[in-house]
Amino acid sequence: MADSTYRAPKGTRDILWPDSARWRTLVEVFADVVGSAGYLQVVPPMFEHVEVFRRLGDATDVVSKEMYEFLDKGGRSLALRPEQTASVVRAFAQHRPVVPWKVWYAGPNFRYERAQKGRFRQFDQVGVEALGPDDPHLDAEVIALAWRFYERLGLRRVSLLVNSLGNPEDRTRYVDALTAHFSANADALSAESRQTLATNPLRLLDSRRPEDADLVAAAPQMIDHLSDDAARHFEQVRGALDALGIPCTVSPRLVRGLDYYLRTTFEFVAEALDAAQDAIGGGGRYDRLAEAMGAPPTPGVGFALGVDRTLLACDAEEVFEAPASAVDVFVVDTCGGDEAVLVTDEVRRAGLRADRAWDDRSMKAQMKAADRSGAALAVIIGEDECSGGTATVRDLRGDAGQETVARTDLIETLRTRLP
RNA sequence: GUGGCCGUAGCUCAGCCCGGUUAGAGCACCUGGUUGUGGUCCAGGAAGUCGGGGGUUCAAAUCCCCUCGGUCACCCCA
Repeated sequence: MADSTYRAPKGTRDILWPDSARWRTLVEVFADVVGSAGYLQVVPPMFEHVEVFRRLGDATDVVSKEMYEFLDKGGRSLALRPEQTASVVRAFAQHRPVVPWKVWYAGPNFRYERAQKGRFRQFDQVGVEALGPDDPHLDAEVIALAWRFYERLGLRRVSLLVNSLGNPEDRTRYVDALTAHFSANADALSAESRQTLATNPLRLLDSRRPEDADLVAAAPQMIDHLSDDAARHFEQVRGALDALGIPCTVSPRLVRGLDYYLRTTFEFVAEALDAAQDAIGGGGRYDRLAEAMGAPPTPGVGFALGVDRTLLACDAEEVFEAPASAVDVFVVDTCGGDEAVLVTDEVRRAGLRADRAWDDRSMKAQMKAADRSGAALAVIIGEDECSGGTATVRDLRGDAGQETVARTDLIETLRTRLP
């Protein structure tokens, strides 16, 4: 075991092949799904002025306890992004693109917390943000994109929870009602939850502590505190989802971890995972965030999906498997390797993936390497082929045997024999 | 931030409780098994600061303390 200096820092890790291949494919699938809806990629910086993230709310742990903050050499107070919505909205406020502005992103975020399964200090998310329209159909589009993405991966056991936190006034009234409810029964709450009550009463609805369960179950419901306007919006969102055939469960106690959400909120839960990491994605409306960052008042809605947890869910459902091989063809050359240089280049230029053996090893060793590479075919160049201007193509996966062909016919032979 | 469990070859682990000759196994890796051919089999080989530091002891992988790391749960969140 190496010195801990030369290990990836706590809460981080290296993604090696084949996981890295699967990782990249996931992002490609995501880009394809949201690209089909006209979403454009945005690549924000990985750090921002710390105030950008403070806009997310000081009462959230993500901001108050988990941010990687630092001063740069110019004395600027910066923070690694704990999520990307804030950066995207900041970019919106900075560039003032015409609305609707529909964008997607993929990349790492950073939160200083204890690592565990499905939770890392550097973790990747893919997501979309749509700014401009207040239209409930946009909420439904955004939700549907995530849903279609999961479908494309092959996930079957994802459920969608939705809720509405109402307009700002509704939300305030609800928080008051919640505070009254819990304060009246504060003795029954766990000590930690009493603390939460003082700082962020909404969060109590998320408590997993058994001693809080009864009180949480008896708590007033947001759904009863919605204004007509917010209720109508929520109804239309659900109506559109229903029309799209996307099943959702209204979850009156669904509150999201970031304070900027208003009105529609939603979460995707992987039924195949344990509760500690089953929230594989979530999002909602944040209609006040843009103006908080200096833009004209602009509604917005979006989601972020955790790449790691989504892949955990894929593992649990045994879908979206990693590729079996990195190459199609493996070149074996026992007459010095000069031919291998040319043949691999030719095969690669023909659009096939090719690797070869090194260090002029024995045929046995090279064939072993060919087998291990996962390639479907080996191209063998020995003494006979060298002098005869031929190459032998051998099937490594089935029982199709081998044949020796003219070098000029090699590519065509490979193409014919590859699956 | 709190708590449980764990840390011996690249990987999975045995050995630790009852300190004592050159620290083992399987998988993976390398070389062979004569006349160019992998996937099975056989033989051999290479590979370990026993996470790190300190302590107890004639002697520590083994006992004690600290520390770092991993893992799981809580918290929180993706």
